[in-house]
Amino acid sequence: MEQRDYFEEVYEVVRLIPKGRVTNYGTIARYLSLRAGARMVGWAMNGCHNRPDVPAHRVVNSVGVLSGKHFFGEPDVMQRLLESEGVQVKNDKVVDFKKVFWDPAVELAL
DNA sequence: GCGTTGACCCGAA
DNA sequence: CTTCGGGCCAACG
Repeated sequence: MEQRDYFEEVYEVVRLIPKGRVTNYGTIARYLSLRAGARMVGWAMNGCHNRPDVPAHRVVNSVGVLSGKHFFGEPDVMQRLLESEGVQVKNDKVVDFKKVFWDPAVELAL
């Protein structure tokens, strides 16, 4: 009806992101086999405000940069949320991104 | 219906 | 290291 299937799937995966963990758009796109690429994930996140629980602050780009921090209203909201969950953020980037990186293809596979 | 933009990713120069 | 180009899809004017 209103939302596309992959939109929901993206929200689903983002919702499943555990606290203190982050993922990136490309990983979600590939996990869902989205040919659209990571861009569609970004657009899906664009409607995240229309969703009940979509921790978009746990979704960052390939380098762990809070690319969408500006869309949270205030640029420091996203960082604060991540730090509140135990994710260290420095210079709008996730510290130990590789450590806090959450891969659905691996975590959900088990 | 076309052109531009968008919270992206990757490869090449 | 930086810069450029291609790709893929959706929404807006």
